[in-house]
Amino acid sequence: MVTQKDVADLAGVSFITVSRVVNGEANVKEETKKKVLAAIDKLGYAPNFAGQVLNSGKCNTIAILTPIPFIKSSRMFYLMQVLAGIEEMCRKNSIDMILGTVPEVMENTSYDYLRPFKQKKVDGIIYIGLKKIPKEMLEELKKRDRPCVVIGDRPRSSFLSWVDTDNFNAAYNTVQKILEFGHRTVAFIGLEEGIYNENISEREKGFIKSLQDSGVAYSPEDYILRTDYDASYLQDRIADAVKKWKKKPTAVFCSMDVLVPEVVAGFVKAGFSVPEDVSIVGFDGFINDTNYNIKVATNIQPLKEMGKTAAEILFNHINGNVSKKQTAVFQVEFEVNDSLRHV
Amino acid sequence: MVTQKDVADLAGVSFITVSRVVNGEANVKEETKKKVLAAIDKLGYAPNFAGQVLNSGKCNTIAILTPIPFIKSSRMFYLMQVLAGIEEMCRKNSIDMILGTVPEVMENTSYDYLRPFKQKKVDGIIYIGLKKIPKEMLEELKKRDRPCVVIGDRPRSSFLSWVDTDNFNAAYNTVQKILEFGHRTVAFIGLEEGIYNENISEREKGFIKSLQDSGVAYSPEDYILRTDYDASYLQDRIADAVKKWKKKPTAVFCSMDVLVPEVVAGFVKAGFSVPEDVSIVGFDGFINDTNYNIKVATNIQPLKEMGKTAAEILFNHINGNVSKKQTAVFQVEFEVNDSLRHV
DNA sequence: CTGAAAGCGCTTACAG
DNA sequence: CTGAAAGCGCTTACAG
Repeated sequence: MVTQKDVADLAGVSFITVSRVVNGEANVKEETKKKVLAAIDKLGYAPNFAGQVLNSGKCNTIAILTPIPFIKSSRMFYLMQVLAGIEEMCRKNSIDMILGTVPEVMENTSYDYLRPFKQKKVDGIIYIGLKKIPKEMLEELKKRDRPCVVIGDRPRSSFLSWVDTDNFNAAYNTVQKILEFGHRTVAFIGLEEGIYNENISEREKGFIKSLQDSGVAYSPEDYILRTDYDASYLQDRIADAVKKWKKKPTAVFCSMDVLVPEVVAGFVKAGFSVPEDVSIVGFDGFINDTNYNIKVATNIQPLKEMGKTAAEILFNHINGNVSKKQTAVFQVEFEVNDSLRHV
Repeated sequence: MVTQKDVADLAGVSFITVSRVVNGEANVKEETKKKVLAAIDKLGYAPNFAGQVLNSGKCNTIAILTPIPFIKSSRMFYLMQVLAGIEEMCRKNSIDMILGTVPEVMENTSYDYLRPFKQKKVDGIIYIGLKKIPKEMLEELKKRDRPCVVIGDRPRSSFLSWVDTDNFNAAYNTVQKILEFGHRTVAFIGLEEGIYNENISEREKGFIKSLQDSGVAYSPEDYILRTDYDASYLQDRIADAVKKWKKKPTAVFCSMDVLVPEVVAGFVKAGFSVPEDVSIVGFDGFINDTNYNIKVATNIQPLKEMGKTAAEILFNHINGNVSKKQTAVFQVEFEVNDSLRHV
């Protein structure tokens, strides 16, 4: 490979001068500079990454770590949009992104998702907070004292910065909107208690508070249905609920867009027309990017912006501009669509 | 940061011995080894990446380069599945993946998508062949003599290995299948001539040959409609065609699944029922992963397998096991679904 | 304005 | 079985 020495030989200077030219230092005679640049051009020299890293201690690489395989389509949109934001900032700063996934079940292979971090192959980490950050990762971060920013969760650790949406208020406002459309009986599709997801529980809290504040009667045990990420048994739950309900809901607030198709299927199976008999409101903003047969009223998170901000915060940490924990809360945009009807 | 020297001091040996233990060399006394391992464990030592790279010249990182932004949902499934396969191989070999995109329009920023490659920050590249490989990239590859494997295209350059599906035969067999279902007038939705995509043109050739071999009359100018990736004006094209057709097609073969919703919408608008009046067959295998309202007969590419094989080939090149161009052709699986009816 | 020296963390021969 | 020396490609003081 072509090194500074090769360039130096061709240009008839020392390799130190080459280094100066490469790094744009001022104290180089114009003529020398020209010779060096010509040699660089001729040989196609580019400074070797490893040499620079060893000196600076910075590798200009960050890791994007997700706790869910890329391929899970229900989460792909989320990941991709966040990634697009991160990438934009990385481009501007000539930073590269290493992509990693935390294994879902602990594999007994030699695979170590923290290896790049331990090896100092990355300057910092952006963790996609679709699941709680693993303990062993937390320990590594603490031990090696390198920065990490979490997107979509709000970890309490003092050394973790985060970026998140205002889920409580988004849900609160969504319910207000639903009420404006005349609905008085609203169901909520949430997550099983056992599943950790601060976002969804905030949305649930916002849902409840909003109904309370508006003096709308509700009984959580009846109108909050729970499921898992795959909505496995959700249709059955809906069938059961429909039998029990004395007052049938005229609107359903789904805590995640990915649940919408199953929710609609469940209600249709139970004899409802959607959205004629029951309005559907989602959360996330992905459903309308798929080929779903109805445009769904939903809450659109500024995921790309969140990715950008997360990257900015991380870069600040890496460059030592900011050492203490940073947080950013983003507002969500409600989008009325065909699935929300007046009652 | 903790270095070999720190470990050596604690264990009371030289840093060379530490290196030996870390690299699992045989000639270390068992007792010494224990002391060193204890020190490594206590200090949480992990070998610094940059030091190793400078020695070995290998950075155990590959770049995945795509000519389309991640976020383009029409291509997300493709990218993600390929990526999943690559990732699996990377895990096994402790290789990291840097993700990059070729800018769609030449930006006048300082962004250089080949920088990691020039800096020798990656040992090789996997290029997602959704567009033709850019000339400047080809030149860099040649100049720096480091390996590249293309997925989904078949570049002729002698230094580019590739992995692709057998598009011609897949299309050929698909048409045979359609004919088995009794159809005798079949339309094809292809790409505009100006758009480079060897795959799609192979599919078109397979379509034509299959009809010819079966002695089914066809007139390409009538039954091959063309569009761009976004299917922008496809509905208009269909409307025009419907007016001209003397014999209306009873089946439509879409060269890409992403076109299916627009094709169906176009035919429905023209008064057809789908699939009652016209069967629809796609290609790729993504459409059924979305919430589309009909299960579409389609051709499923083994994208994950292709990703794995591409990675394997690349690793072979990197490790010097194989120096000459390698290619692999994958067969496609036809999946009959609701959208293909007997006539 | 330019170059010789030292060092970043590691590995690879070479001695002993 | 273990260590001193040299070197991977670069940058950062230090001399001149």
